[in-house]
Amino acid sequence: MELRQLRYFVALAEELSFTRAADKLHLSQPPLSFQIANLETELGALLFNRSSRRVALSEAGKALLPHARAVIERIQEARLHVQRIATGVEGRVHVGLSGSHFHGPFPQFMKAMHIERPRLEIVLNEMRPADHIEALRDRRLDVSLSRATINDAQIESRLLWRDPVVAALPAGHRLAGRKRIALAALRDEDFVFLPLDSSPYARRVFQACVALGVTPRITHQVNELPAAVNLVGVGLGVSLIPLSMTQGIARNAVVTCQVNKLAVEGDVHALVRKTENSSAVLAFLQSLGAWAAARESGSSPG
Amino acid sequence: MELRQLRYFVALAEELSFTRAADKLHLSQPPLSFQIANLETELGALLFNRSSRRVALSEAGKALLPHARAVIERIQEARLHVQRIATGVEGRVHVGLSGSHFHGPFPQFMKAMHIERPRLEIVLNEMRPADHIEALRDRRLDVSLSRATINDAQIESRLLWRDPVVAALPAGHRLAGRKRIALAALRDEDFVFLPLDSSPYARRVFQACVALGVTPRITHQVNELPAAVNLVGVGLGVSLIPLSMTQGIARNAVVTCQVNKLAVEGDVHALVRKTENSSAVLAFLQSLGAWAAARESGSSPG
DNA sequence: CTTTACAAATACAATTTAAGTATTGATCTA
DNA sequence: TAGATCAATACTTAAATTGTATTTGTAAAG
Repeated sequence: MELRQLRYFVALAEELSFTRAADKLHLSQPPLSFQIANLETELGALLFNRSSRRVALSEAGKALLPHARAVIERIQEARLHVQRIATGVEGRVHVGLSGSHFHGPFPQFMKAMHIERPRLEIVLNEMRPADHIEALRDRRLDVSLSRATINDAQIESRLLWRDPVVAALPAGHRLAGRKRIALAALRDEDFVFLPLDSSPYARRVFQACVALGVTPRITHQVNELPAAVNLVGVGLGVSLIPLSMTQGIARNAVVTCQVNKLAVEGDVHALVRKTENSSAVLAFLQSLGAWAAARESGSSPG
Repeated sequence: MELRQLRYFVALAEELSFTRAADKLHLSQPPLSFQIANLETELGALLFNRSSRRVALSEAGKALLPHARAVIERIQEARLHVQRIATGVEGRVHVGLSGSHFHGPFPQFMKAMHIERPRLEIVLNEMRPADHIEALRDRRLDVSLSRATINDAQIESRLLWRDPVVAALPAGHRLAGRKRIALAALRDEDFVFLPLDSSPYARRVFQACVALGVTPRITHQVNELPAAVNLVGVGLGVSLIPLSMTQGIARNAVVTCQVNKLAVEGDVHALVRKTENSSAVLAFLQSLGAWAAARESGSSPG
């Protein structure tokens, strides 16, 4: 059985005339007769009662008709579904990120993305930044939001938005109110910070401090930057955080100031495989890139 | 899009190897590549990510797979459904009858028929016997249960079981207890009977009476024989009924006796179109004929 | 680093299948 | 009875599918 035969069958069932049905199918009449006869032979049942003048559906034909229509309709659905997937209208994107990104521009982008492509399913996967690369390679992730770039044969990074590293101090700290400080001024402070082994960002910040002759004494370790900000807020110590972290967290309890010469950034990058990305991922990246560029140039909210 | 392509697609999606899938399809590998490529072109989407060494479903392919499987399965269902219809395992038979047949052998046959072909749907249509022929011609009925035969180019009748006409008398009637009576003995009785214009059976019985020199005086008219029996039972008059009518109706209130020389029978016939019968109807008639024959020869209950 | 092995893609011929044209046969209408 | 109409048949033409042989590209092995 072939779809052609079902299409012909439905047309004939609707027209109840070989000549008219063939016409409707842009076909001459003999091939239609031929295909219907074929179908009948294969099924072992007459589908039409024809008296050389009048064509009517047989009981078997009546039974087949809804099946044939359903099949044809399902084919049409399949076609549309595949096309939605292929054009990235529909699909799933696995994004790896740390909790820190819920406090920067990213949530705003998520909202814009949802409005732009409501059928695109974005799965947000909170995981240790140190695990992102492997997850990207394994295809457990499609996109990683990271505060580090990477130089890799299979993975590329795209800068999304800048996020400078600043010192976070309790509101009542002796240095609170200063616009800029030297790192050395924090030499004897207690530091609240991330585990160095789970966060490339933390390692880079730590190295930058060491390079300036200061080895931060980490007395409290937390897994996420927002938690670090909160601990700073209750006076447990100081920290070095991306500026966007202060949006909405411990607003009155924490103050920030720039740190002179500290050669490290918390800029956010999208890390993606260079190949093997689905249309959904490509569409997502396209939107993300455009949205970030518009935001950086100041024409979009962030 | 053709079913061939979907079948090939499913095989390839299952094997994830062109060579093995082609093997499974009893096909050489190039045509499989060709058909898959065709399908991909038509859909405008790659269905497999192939790296000349490894074949994997793309997102579009993953989307198509359940549709393709559903279509193939539906085709299989359609095939089975058509075959059930064509072999009369399943189907619908419209049977025209009067209420009188619920008191003869027919209900027993219905039970046997249901056990033999449980998926056969028998629609019992109570209607005036006078309307059966037209309904058969119009295909509103497939089979008519009738107490008359017919001589017709398009409709044939098959004797099912015999049913002699007897006189029905109230239990206390002066003639009650007689085994046989002459029709003349009923000359002055009130008759409970059917309308002559709606029942060929009633006309034939009436004519048979007239032929014996007795014109029954019909004082009460009812549309169904069982009702007539009940009226006889309460003493409203006498009637001439098929013997099987007394099965279960007014058993103690009505007695029957044969009527000498009354040249009329209430034998039950199946009336059917000579052509244009569905497999379900043919199967039904086959069973009905066999059951009735077995019953008449005494080897089956009735 | 080259060679080998393997699997999919390509080229092309052979076959099968579908479509088209012309005609016949049957049935309904006038 | 003749004409018109429509499906079936016969036969030719065109298209699509398949098979064989070969190439190409990648992964594994030497």
